[in-house]
Amino acid sequence: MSTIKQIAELAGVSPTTVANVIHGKTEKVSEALRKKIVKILKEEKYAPNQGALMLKRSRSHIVGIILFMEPRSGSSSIEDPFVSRIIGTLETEIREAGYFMMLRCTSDKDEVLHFAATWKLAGLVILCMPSEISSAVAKSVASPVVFVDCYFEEPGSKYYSVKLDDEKGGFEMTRYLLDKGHRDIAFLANAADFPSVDSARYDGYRNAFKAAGLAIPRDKLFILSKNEKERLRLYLWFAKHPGFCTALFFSADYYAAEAIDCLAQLGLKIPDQLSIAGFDDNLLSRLQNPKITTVHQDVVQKGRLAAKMLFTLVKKEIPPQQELVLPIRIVARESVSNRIVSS
Amino acid sequence: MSTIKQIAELAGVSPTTVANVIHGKTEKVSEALRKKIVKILKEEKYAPNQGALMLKRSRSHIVGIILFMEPRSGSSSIEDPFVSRIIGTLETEIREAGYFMMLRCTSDKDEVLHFAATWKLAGLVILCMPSEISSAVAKSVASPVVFVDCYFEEPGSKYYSVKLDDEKGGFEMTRYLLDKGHRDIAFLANAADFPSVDSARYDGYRNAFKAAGLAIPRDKLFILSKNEKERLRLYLWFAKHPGFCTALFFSADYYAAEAIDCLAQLGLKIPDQLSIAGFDDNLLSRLQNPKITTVHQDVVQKGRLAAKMLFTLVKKEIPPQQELVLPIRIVARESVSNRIVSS
DNA sequence: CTGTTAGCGCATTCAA
DNA sequence: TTGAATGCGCTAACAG
Repeated sequence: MSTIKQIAELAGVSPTTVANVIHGKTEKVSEALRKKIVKILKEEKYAPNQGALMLKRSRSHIVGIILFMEPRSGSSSIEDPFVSRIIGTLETEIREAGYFMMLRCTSDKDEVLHFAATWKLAGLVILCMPSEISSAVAKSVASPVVFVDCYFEEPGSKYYSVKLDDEKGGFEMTRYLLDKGHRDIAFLANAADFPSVDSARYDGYRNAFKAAGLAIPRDKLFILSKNEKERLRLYLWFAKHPGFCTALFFSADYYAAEAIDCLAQLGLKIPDQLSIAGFDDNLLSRLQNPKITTVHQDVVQKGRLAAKMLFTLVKKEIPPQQELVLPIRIVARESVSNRIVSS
Repeated sequence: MSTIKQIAELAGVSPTTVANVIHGKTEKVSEALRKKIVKILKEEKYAPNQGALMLKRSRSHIVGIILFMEPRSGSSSIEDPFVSRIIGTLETEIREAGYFMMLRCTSDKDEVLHFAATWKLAGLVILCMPSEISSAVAKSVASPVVFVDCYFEEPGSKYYSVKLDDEKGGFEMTRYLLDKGHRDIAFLANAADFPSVDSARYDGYRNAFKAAGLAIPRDKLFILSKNEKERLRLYLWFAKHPGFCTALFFSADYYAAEAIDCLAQLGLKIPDQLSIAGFDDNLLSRLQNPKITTVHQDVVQKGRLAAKMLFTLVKKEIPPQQELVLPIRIVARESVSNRIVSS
């Protein structure tokens, strides 16, 4: 409500003096005056006009968070517990650093650029963007950017990013399933054709077969539809073709939970008749019954490191690493069992 | 990057002309010139400086979302699927209305006021705030505010709000449990001493007993700790005192799911040995096994109506209603069974 | 149809 | 130790 000018008037001094007090330039203001002004500032609940600050500094105190939204689907991924968890963590970090957080769901590169430009963003965190878009954004945005769980088209180009050892996650889980005797293992993901979290996990899946001296499956990759009904139809298909696979490896707990739910309704016994593995280790995998055997990742850590990296860049410093790759570990729960070898 | 001034220079016209084109004042600019300027605008990817706009209009295009955070807990409630769902809905509505969304978790009234003032917020949506804080905020904030799931201390004062028929939800579920033969029903919530979502549901709980001609239970209200371990201890206590209650009615699916998980681990059969009911009807209640019998609410609708109400206020119009109370309905699933009467 | 100008609130430089 | 002046980008009233 009140401006520096008004505060100055109340205190009977010039705006500059008030500004000096606000910015802690104690050597420029007498102690008595300083106290008086501080008191008025509090009474008036002075809050700087961020618009004026933006104008003055050509930079805002806003960190933008971009959440990928499937084009035309209209619904964002924020309901996935993994996503909401990382957003919660980022909010905390951003707030504690004295910044503000703007959240925006989009799948349009130009919208991201416009967003960053119009708000003169201090920084940008981009979550789970497909490579085509993230590469393009990285090149043309003026603010520092940290990518989380993004992959890029050009293998050489390195952007500041925090991700997971997705390949290893895919590898270890597949090895775990192989160790349990499974040989016909389906891999189910959103997309695996271009560089992405899912394609890396799928690479791991194939490498595990190779490392075990087994032929790499050619007909076991399934792309999950964005449409829930179509996904349910796919799960149903597995139920009807019990010989095709003995284990399903989902690239996200969200879908693993959905599948368990659907298949259990059909009377299928999990894991006895079909083993199911997930990826992420969130709320769902712990609460689902049977509890989901999954690949664990530390989401809070991921969010914290991304924020730390971003604020290093905001300070115009160079982060020690361009790319942080967080470890994974297998969490064996109940949804995977030994393959019953019928002989 | 580029400003109106720079665009004007490129086009060889004055800034006003460019501004007129931007604002669609076609009657003030010749068609040929308009096209030329529009082309340059696109090429340069002109994005207005929102700081300058804020300064000029004394108002931003930002809608602030306040999420209540337990003091000292540090963790927000964003991980509750109910909360992330409504945030996702609000994001969509705000974006489609041409606004931007800032998210902030806090439990401090002054922080909310400072936040609204410093950003000259176009509007504010306040989620699930305790009455003491929401009443205070409502009085002193300059921007239009819509409260979602908030209750107020003064019974007379009405603010713009969207909520649920919480009392009825508590009533209907309790009646449902009574119909199933349960008499010893615990009510478990975050807080029920001051006006809140939980206290209203608790009122419904008590009214159902009264309506059934039964004595209102005096020792069956349990306040859930913010600390997970303490909550688990409470669930354990119920397992150890099977005679005390035959049904637990939780004020949120989140906790109901947590309890089912915990109690199932102890070998308790749900619902055979203990019936459990929830409130919200989200992801968890559908995926949990057994599926949770719960009170359904339409979260997407809630978010949409809150946004609609807010933008009505932003346009300085008067919403048709000050308080929207959305209906509930019981969703009977699997976690509640008939009480086995031992005779 | 087109251009000039003042002022929104703030930080900062320079002058007193 | 304090104050006056400037300019950041934009809008809108006004002048041409």
